[in-house]
Amino acid sequence: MTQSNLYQDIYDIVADIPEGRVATYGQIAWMAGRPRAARVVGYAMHRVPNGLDIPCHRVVNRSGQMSPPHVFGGEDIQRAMLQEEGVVFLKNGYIDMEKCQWQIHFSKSK
DNA sequence: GGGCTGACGGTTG
DNA sequence: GCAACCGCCAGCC
Repeated sequence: MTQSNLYQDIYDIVADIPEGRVATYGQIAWMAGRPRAARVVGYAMHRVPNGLDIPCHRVVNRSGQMSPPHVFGGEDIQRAMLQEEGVVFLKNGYIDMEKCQWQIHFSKSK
């Protein structure tokens, strides 16, 4: 592919995130073949072309925190959408990564 | 072609 | 346990 298959892969991975689950930038970057390119994943989300079904609200950072309000137009937007999908939030306002992080079949993780 | 930025992550203090 | 800094990778100016 002449285009950056990197982005295409990121979009495909994010679009494959099941409802009620969230994934981290580092995890997506890792799956995309760039374990150190977590920043690129965030950039890809910001550069996502309109028309694609990219649940970018399901993508959060390693701490379980959601993106700044200016991204979706409201600090409660992403949080509300995730709650509507069944994502569990902690009292601190962060996502319960232990329960809602997108778990994949790792070849040799413990 | 070079430098800055950014929706991050990990380590150090 | 929390805050700050450095490091990485790709896109944009």
